[in-house]
Amino acid sequence: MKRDQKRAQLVEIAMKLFDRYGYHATGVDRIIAESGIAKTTLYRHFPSKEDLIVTCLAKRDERFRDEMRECVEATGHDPRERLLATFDYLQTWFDSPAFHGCPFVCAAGEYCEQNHPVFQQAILHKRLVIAYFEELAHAAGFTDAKNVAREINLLHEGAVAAAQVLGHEGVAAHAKQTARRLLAA
Amino acid sequence: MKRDQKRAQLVEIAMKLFDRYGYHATGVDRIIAESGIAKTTLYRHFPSKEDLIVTCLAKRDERFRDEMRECVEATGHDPRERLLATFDYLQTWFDSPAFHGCPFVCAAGEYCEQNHPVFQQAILHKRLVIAYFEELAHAAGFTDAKNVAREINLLHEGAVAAAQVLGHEGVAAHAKQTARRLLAA
DNA sequence: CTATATCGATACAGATCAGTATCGTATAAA
DNA sequence: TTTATACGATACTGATCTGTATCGATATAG
Repeated sequence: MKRDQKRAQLVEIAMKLFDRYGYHATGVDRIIAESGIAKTTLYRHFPSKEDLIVTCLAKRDERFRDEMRECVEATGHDPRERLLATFDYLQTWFDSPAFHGCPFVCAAGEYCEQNHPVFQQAILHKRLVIAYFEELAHAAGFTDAKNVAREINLLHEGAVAAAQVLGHEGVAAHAKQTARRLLAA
Repeated sequence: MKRDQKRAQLVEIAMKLFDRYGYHATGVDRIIAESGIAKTTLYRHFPSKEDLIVTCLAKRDERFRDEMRECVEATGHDPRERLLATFDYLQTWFDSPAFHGCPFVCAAGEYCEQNHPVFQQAILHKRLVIAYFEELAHAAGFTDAKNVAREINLLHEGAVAAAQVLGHEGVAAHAKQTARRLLAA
């Protein structure tokens, strides 16, 4: 296994564990135990656990937005339906067994100092997602695309929190329907 | 200081620290240091840290819903405005310096096993809040009060998450305006 | 005054935490 | 074959974690 593969595997295992058990509750020892990679190797790739967390979040952000884009692209060309298709991606996310709430909101909850790199990574992710919503809203002909994007984001975040605590049964579909009515109003 | 006062103070200090630093990151040693109460005394009142957390969340839930009720009662008698007034309470919460996201969502993120007492406490809180929304929606004459309550909840949760990560500037007001448009549609 | 209960202070146990130091090994390019 | 690089295994450090054990002080009720 190449060096880059080991690094990638560390990130992959760490992401899974951080999602499942949280950031403070997941020790470095557990990450190396489940990945079968020596602790020394981990610290050759990442100077600290904090650095590993930030790397994991950056990877999550990249993957999240890529997959959401794919879901939107697969929807078709109706610009309003494309905006609403973001909720379909939410549903597939909720239905996956690995779903335990938004990793970025959880991370922001555990590292809630404004200047903390982990918190900053959460901010960055949310901004990028909203920017994508705005892009879709603009394409759908909304003159107040910024405002529409913020509303869609409200429903997204609400759906994630509701699915996390109360269960994912039809939450995304309900949020999508709510968004549809909102866009029509 | 009486026994009950000490217990109450422990809960108060612990709530503040859990909110600010998270649940795993807040050690028992810190709680006793900031409260000036001996560790033995803490463990005479609470059999474990987990038990203290659950007690804190129960107290938070009680206070949260009481204060939200007060805010609604102070609004007047227009039933629809009373439903929308729940967003005004959100804004006062966001503006308080102690706001660091929803304590229940954060707790659910750190203890995300379904059967864990902490997670169960989060579920209970969310159900009670939604039940209150439904009560207000019913009073406002909505025949689909259950559905309206879920929609209001989506916007509430979304506003909390957005305020936590991206800042509280006008988030609640925006959510309120969105809710108003939604109810009119 | 005496009995009971609660308290604070301290030390401790045993586990786990993040991170480092050491050393022998495997691989691959030169 | 030599050299450089990354690796695993292990042991370790010093701090911190939850929780307990011990003991003397204090306060209150009968």
